[in-house]
Amino acid sequence: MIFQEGDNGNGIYIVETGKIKVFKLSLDGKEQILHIYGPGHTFGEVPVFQGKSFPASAMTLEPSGIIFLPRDRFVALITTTPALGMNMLADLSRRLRAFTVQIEALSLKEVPARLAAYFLTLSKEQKNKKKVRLPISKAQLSNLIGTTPETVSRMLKKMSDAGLIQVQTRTIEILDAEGLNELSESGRL
Amino acid sequence: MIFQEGDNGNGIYIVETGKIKVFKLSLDGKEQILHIYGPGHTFGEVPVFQGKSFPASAMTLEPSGIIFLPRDRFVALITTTPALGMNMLADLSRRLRAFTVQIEALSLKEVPARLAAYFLTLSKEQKNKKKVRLPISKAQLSNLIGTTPETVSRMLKKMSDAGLIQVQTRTIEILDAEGLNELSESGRL
DNA sequence: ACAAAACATTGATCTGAATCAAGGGGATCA
DNA sequence: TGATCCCCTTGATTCAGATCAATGTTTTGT
Repeated sequence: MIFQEGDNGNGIYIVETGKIKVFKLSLDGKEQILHIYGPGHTFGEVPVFQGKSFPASAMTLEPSGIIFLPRDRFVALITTTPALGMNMLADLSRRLRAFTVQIEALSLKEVPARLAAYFLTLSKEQKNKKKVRLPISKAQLSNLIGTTPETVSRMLKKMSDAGLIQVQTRTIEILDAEGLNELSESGRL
Repeated sequence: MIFQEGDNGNGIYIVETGKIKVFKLSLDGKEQILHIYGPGHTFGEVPVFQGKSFPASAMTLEPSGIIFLPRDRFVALITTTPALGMNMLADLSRRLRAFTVQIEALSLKEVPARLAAYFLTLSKEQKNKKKVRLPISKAQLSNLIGTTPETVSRMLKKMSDAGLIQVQTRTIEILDAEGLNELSESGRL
């Protein structure tokens, strides 16, 4: 566990190796993942810029190397290097954009559409566009898209039956990218 | 309509008078409101910092005065006035924080909890803490908290029956702030 | 003050997904 | 290489909230 929602933030974190999740927990233990970060990503900036506590918790998903940069050194860097400030504005804007997509998914789309969108995103990020390796377990995936492992399991089966994908443990073969895209935009199964 | 999702952004907007909503639409016409802005707020920055299209649409909720500040003049201001850049970082951070709350609400809380949280937020913002005036219609409220007008109507009745509030058209009288707070955190009705 | 339009309520029904409850497979350790 | 643990799947059931359909109530403009 790197930090918890409500803790005070006194610097930013940089992922060197591994993978971390930023998430919220409900009182009854349900989890919603907000971001997953890998090497090169920074996180934990919000309290530095907006002087309050962390809005969410952060935890490693696997053994990871994380660099901590204290607030004053980070602020000094930003104020002396204007380009860094602009990069930071761009990075926060990117996250705002990502959040609008996530809110849209949770509010306006059903689980099969969210799953399809996730596979298409992975496909864009990875080299092999047709065979996508899941970077996280299906349980974590369900927490990311706002559902349960049971539902993920059932929907994967339906997507298989519909000829859209083929599931091999942790690898998803994309059989019908066009169909997946349609499903991600509005579709039913 | 001020701009639409997908349009190219070439400057930022400042609300002078009135009220605007930033929102997403689904293909079948359902709406999810992301922000509501009033006098003094700025919006539409994301494409300026991150060189792409608007992630959502913006529209007035009532007759409003909006100032448009073109990208190059805004960027010039930011680069010559370091404090302005820091303010912008703080503002984007505030929005990120607000989005985490919204995602948490949509994913981990039920409609009565979201309604209760909304009334408590209003109560904190307004002078009269016990009698809160809804700044938007109940239809817009349902789009803000991710539900339908019918469900809002039913839940308001349940909250009335439970003695938490009293509804007078557009005014909500808070009868039991403690109970509302409990409901907003986890509760059932 | 009135008509028209926009907004809000209420009831009946439907449905997507959560939950509860067992089993079945794969990964990881000694 | 086997045993333990964790993860995943499958089935039966429940439930919150959406949808459909009608009626009622405020607000707005003339």
